[in-house]
Amino acid sequence: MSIIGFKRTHYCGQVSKELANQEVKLSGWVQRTRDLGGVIFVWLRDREGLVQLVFDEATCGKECFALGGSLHSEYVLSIVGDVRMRAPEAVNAKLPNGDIEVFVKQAQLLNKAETPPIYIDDNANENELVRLKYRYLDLRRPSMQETLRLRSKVVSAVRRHMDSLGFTEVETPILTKSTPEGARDFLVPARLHPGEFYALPQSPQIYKQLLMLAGFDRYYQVARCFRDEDSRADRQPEFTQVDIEMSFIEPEDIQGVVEGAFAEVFKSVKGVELSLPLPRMTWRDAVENYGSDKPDTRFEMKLIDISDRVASCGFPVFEDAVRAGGSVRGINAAGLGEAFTRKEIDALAEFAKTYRAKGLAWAIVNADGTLRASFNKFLTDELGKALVEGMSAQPGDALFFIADKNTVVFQALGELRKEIARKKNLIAEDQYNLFWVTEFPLLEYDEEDGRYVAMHHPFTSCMDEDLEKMKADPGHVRAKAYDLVLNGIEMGSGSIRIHRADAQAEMFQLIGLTPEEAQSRFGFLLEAFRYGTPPHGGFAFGVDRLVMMLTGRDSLRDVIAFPKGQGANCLMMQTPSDVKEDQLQMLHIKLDLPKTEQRP
RNA sequence: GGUCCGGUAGUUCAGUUGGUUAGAAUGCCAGCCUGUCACGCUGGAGGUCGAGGGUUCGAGCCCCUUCCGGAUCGCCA
Repeated sequence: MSIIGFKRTHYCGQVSKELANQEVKLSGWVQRTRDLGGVIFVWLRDREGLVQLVFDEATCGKECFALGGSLHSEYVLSIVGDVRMRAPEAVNAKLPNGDIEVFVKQAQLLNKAETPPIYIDDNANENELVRLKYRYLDLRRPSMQETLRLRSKVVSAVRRHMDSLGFTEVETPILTKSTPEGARDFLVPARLHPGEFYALPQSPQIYKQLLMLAGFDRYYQVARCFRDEDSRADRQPEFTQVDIEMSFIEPEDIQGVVEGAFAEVFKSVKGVELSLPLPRMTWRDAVENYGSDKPDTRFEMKLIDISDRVASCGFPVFEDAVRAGGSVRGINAAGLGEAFTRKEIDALAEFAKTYRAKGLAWAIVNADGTLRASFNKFLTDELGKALVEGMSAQPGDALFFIADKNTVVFQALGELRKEIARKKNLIAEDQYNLFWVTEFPLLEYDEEDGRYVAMHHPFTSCMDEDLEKMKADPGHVRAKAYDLVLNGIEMGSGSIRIHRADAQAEMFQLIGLTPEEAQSRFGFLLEAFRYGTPPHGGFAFGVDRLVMMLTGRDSLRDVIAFPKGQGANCLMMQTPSDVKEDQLQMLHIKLDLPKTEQRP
């Protein structure tokens, strides 16, 4: 079928009253037909929107009229017609161009369509299973089109910014080397090297450091990254990040570049002017006040440490936690004393337990300043007073406490704080709290492995003033590492890297890599570092998450054209899939699958 | 690896204490209709109640197993 004679002159959604009495040629999909017998109305849709076509036998002739009557949803159609103003009483105020319509003169059916399994309509609410199976139809929805176009604008704004600052975009390999630390790698068998494997990159980390060594000075890449870990609404097994690295810089330099990129993005896609430089918060303050290294600061309800006040208060749960070296901390849901039903409070306690809290203590401040609490039995006047004072509580406030070891207290209370804010609508929509969290610890202790592991990655350098603690007190060494946080979501992270071979070797030793292991995994890096590596550092931020925030979606699947599901699978293409036996043979791979139980 | 939610017509859902032939809306098909715009009217088709097993006189409903989708804890340098 040729489109000669029907070559498009306008997009459907762009046909407006300015084109009245002109001829237009349109192509698109049939959204809906209304056949009134003597006249047929058809909504034609393309990427820009809808326009109403009119098939009128007197205008288009018998054959074309018959064609109009045979149209169904999602048929592909080209037409030639005249734009006409509608009569005032026939205007459809719900369509942007509802004041005009196109009288069809000629029409050509380019393709029929089976009845689609999902509606091409943003108001429809299909199960995600169906949407993902027919993703190509799902993507026809205006909202999906809009999201992916916004995504394209985001990437384009970033590129514009980076290019203007003299950054060079360099592509790094997808087939790379498995790394011992960090997330699980996706592995790719190497046919030419039986028994050996490539790994898909978790990030281009080492390559970009080598590019600094190579003298590129300013590198960036819109890089696809892969991690073989369990999915979440905000975690996909493959994702896109903007990866940046610079030489001869301090943290402020790279932060300035990243801030500028975000400002460019917010300005061009949201019309929002960010105030630069962005605020800074130390990691310690973030955790102490919000119980999280990526706090949502759109509402208050900060964590308050009351350990000292309750160390010998008579309530065993509190006393024991303090005695065991943990803490008792609380949050004050100000003014919400009457806002919770008993059932809701129980639900909050259950919520806290999912984060390994043993329980949730709560107290409501009465009008006279006394408390009624979950621990009434242990509630002395003295304890009540200490809690009210410690929490700066007023009559009508609701107080929640968790007593445990610090890691549990911070996480559970930090999450509880967000849960209460969500449940009680304390979060201002359309607010963008974007800021830096700085001075991350260099290492954290892994109880399971009984060793320190790098909190960011093992190429991160420590803060100069903490250098002397490296040997004696590695747990308290701060790193030149920084995260960018938006409304409680980690947008990205970066650091100043180690650039000297001896310091890098020392770091590997600290995290328990033997010199032999370090040599076999990173020997090339240690060797490279001997050839004049400049001081350097960088940052990487997730494009998917940024677009998710900018579009107000709550799943990454909504901002990725062809996303994976929770099982890292694709319902549309049925991936992953098995392969032919000879493919495995060629790779010298024998499968050793658990036997499926034979049921009687 | 754990916990929780869901799976009934193409789609979105309802389905009472376990009880006759599993319903509604929408979509789909046919017919009628010259100003509709969620067009309307008349008629019609459409179901392995995710799958397997069990309990029962009888299962969409109860029990067990399993598959699929989602949320989440662990995990995610």
